[in-house]
Amino acid sequence: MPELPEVETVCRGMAGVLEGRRIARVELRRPDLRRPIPADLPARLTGARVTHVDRRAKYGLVHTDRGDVAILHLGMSGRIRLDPDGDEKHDHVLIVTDDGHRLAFNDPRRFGSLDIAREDALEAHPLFAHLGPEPLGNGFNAATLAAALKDRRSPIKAALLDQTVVAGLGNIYVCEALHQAGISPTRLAGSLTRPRIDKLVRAIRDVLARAIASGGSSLRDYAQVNGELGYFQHQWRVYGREGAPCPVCATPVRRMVQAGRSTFYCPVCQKA
DNA sequence: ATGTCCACCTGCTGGC
DNA sequence: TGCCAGCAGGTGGACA
Repeated sequence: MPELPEVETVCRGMAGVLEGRRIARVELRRPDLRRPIPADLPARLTGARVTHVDRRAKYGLVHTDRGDVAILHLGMSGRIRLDPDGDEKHDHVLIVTDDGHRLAFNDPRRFGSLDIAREDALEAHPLFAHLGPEPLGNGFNAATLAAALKDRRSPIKAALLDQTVVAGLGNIYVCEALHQAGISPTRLAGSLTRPRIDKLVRAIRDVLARAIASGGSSLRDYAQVNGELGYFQHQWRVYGREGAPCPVCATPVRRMVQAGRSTFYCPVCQKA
């Protein structure tokens, strides 16, 4: 589920039930996900009031009035189930609010994580210290991307997955953005000309914004927080569409493997 | 210092 | 129907 738009959508859903509420109970059903969950996390959250929920890269951040921030990562298969109808397999963490809402963190593959840090130490936290700019923020533009890609000898596909270059893109939206920008995934990152970097920045922003918008449009019924994927996937132009016609030129979409991960692309629209 | 590969897990799908 | 191989939205540490 989770690249930046999905995490953003989940955070908005969590904000709706958590902001302004006190956390009444935190239940850890296992001591670890990808990493150990800090043993003092339940005590630090219980009784605290949630001031706000936001996002950095693919991390959801739950801020409390005690100066703590719970840091949530959904990994590959994580989702938040709001007011679940009973327990489900892989509901690893349960958070209950003072007004009775329940949030279950469900993650079959357990590549996700749950941490807690002090608010004032967040920037320096090892998880965040090396992250690149937010792709939808002011710190991300043609100048900063050009600087980050300069001299890089890896394919642009791999460079965009590097969270130190830009924070929050994953396999799906990198494929989609490269298609929209008409750039071949094998193109060496450092060889992109400025006009094409310009186009790439606009494509990245546009793809992410559209994905968030379509997630947000059905947020009222908490479909995202409840975990079902299928909302932006119908708008994917290349991802997961091997053999299907490119929506621009009708050439069959191809799949290749780069750095062990599938890349979907149009061989005509993305020549160089 | 860079770039690439693999491990970490479970579940699902498609081919035999 | 069952079994097995292959694949899946991420990340960071081990290697060249």
